[in-house]
Amino acid sequence: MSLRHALLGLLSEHPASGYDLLKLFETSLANAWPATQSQIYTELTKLADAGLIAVAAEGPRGRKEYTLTAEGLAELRHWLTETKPQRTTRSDTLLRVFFLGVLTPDQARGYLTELIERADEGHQGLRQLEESIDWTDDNLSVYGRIALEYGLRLHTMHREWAEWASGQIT
Amino acid sequence: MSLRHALLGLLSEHPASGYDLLKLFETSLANAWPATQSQIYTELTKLADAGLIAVAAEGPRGRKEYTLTAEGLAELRHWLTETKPQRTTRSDTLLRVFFLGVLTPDQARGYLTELIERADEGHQGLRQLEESIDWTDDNLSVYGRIALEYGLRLHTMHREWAEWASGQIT
DNA sequence: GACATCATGTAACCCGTTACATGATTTT
DNA sequence: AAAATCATGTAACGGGTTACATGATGTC
Repeated sequence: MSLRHALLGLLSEHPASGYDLLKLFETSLANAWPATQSQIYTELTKLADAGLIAVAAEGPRGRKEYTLTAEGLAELRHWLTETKPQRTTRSDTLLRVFFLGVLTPDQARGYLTELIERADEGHQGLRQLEESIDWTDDNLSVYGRIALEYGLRLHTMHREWAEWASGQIT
Repeated sequence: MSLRHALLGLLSEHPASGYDLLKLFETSLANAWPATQSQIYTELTKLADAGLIAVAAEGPRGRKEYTLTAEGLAELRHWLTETKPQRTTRSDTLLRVFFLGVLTPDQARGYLTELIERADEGHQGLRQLEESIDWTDDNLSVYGRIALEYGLRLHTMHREWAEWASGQIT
């Protein structure tokens, strides 16, 4: 049920349309909780039905601008303070590591080398994102910056670990 | 489609029953790709139908011991070498960070403090797992050890990041 | 004999992905 | 006039979670 809270969270900063939210997902939440267009529109309808958000204005092309209701803000706060983050993390990348023994040592090292490249690319991508964003002093900027730092550190860790792991293969 | 490859991977080491595989998931793959009992049994049936695994022996209580077929091993190798790990990582924990601005600074720091505690617990849990395992020189041991190191480093990174983040909140 | 463990299978529901489907408005 | 962008909605499918359902075998 995190998608709904992601939407509530974004709407807590500014009113926005489904289209706006889709763009916000692409830039800010893409690395924490990716969502597709179809998912967003479906969930917005459900959130409106549940009274957690409301249509505040309508624009050209059937644009519907949603705002967070008092119930929606309460639900967001409840999620943040009263529920534990417990989503099981699944990593395709790490799963493969367990089975590298069915490959030759060279192939196994090759896999880890690719991971190093991907870590570097990811790190660079976040650096570029950092530069492209107009960092203000609003909440999403402050905490978005903290989340971005998480990503930078994660990629650095990936690189160092993959280098170490490569040396473990005899 | 990673569950099927996780099963093929485990079977590449030793023949095993659904029940055995369930136990293996709990100890070795739990942190990379958790799976439930119902999922495992369903997938094993599909894999057998597809000819990637076969029932090699039957035991008491309807126990079916599966082995990897040549096609299964080929599929495992194909997955490891020819397909890219691209599973989008979703992190409930990180998503929440974006919206900590709707809480008071004290509450936000409280959330990060909890993350530090969970990181320490996770680190300790892996240390205990490390000690409880009878590390041999088979493939799953060698690469399982590498995967475990990944977890240790991840938890360390989490702690350091959360401590840093806590200091960023004014 | 009671209890723990071994052992398998199915059904309902929710969430996420991909693809389809349509059309208005703005920019070049 | 053409192309890009804005804007929304639905349907089919696949995978994961929870719960239900059953029973045999080994151990104390």
